[in-house]
Amino acid sequence: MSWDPVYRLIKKIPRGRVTTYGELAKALRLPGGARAVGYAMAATPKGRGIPWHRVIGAGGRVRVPEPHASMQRRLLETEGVELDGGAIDMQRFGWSPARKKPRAQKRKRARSR
DNA sequence: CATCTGACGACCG
DNA sequence: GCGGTCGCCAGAT
Repeated sequence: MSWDPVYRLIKKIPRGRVTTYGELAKALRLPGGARAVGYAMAATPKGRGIPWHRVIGAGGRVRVPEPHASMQRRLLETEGVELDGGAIDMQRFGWSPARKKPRAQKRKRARSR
């Protein structure tokens, strides 16, 4: 898979900070494709120096199966991230992924669900 | 080529 | 606040 850009972005996450699948997806030009990012995470080879535990779900909530959830929370706490009752304060620990191709224009789409 | 599934996200009741 | 549904993208069958 060509998830290199995803992994690379994740590696850039500063210690003590976290980001969400949605943010990553947006940064990778995959709006709504947060699932794809999640899929990439699932396929993320551990032991490659990829801080996968710094990637969380929207709202600062951990969207991970139990096995990894515990470890992830522990790792985050170790890095100084406060998991306030399981939810992380994105306003303080949320990290904005820098895009590789900054696009000044911000397209706004109307959703008529 | 048709369908299902999944470490997601937003909306609705 | 919780659970269910729909929409999104990519990979597997």
